[in-house]
Amino acid sequence: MTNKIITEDQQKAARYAKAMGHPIRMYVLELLSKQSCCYSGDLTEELPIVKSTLSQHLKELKNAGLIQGEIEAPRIKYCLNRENWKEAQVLFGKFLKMDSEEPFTNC
Amino acid sequence: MTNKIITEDQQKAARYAKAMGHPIRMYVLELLSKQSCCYSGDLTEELPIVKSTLSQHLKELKNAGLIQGEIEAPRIKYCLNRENWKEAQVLFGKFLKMDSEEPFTNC
DNA sequence: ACATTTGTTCGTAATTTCACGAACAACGAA
DNA sequence: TTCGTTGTTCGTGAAATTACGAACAAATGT
Repeated sequence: MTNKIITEDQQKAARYAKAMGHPIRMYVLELLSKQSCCYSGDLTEELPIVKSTLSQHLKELKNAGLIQGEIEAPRIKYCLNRENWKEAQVLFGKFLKMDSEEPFTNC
Repeated sequence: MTNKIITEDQQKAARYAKAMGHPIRMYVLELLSKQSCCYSGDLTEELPIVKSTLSQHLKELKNAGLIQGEIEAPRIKYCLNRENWKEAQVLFGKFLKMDSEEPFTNC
């Protein structure tokens, strides 16, 4: 099955995109991209969802590899997974910003 | 309700991300980002899905505003929606590539 | 030891996504 | 007009997503 039409990079990019595909998760990611870390308790206060729902969203971001949690008892400190974050940058940058500034006649 | 915690831009970005959150759709987008246009018939041949399923995916990309179809009877020619594509570039670029090259100690 | 704080897990329900085949609509060609 | 091509829509079912509250687990503080 080397005959893959859809590349590994596309699978990865889709996976990252899916994780970003919810306003709550986008909010958390953007916050972490400019704040270096946060605690879920603070997020629960400002976001219109209960803590269990937030926990699910954070878990998805974790599973996608975009963030990581670190125990800082009794709380948990979340921050970006810089390694994968960079990979996401590369993957998205690779196809997102092609021929950006051209006066392209739509086909 | 000016008290929005989650911004419009975050909603938009999440919407675009969600549309990109499937390998098939990522494949189509990447193809269009380097090929300027394509026909769904060709896609059906190379992709492991039936035409009705592909039609659904293309519809999602259309609804998200990322692509547009143009009748070129008897086929339909698809290409990127350059305007929204650029918006997606800006939105993603805005939070995706912050402090990229720093020797960041993860918190 | 006990209560409090913090966050995850579980159970549940409504909604959405994904995929398929069948039926349909639009159009060009014979 | 009839046929073949192209793509959408409809109906269906399986699986995933989203959200909530209740229950639970871990660690700190009293």
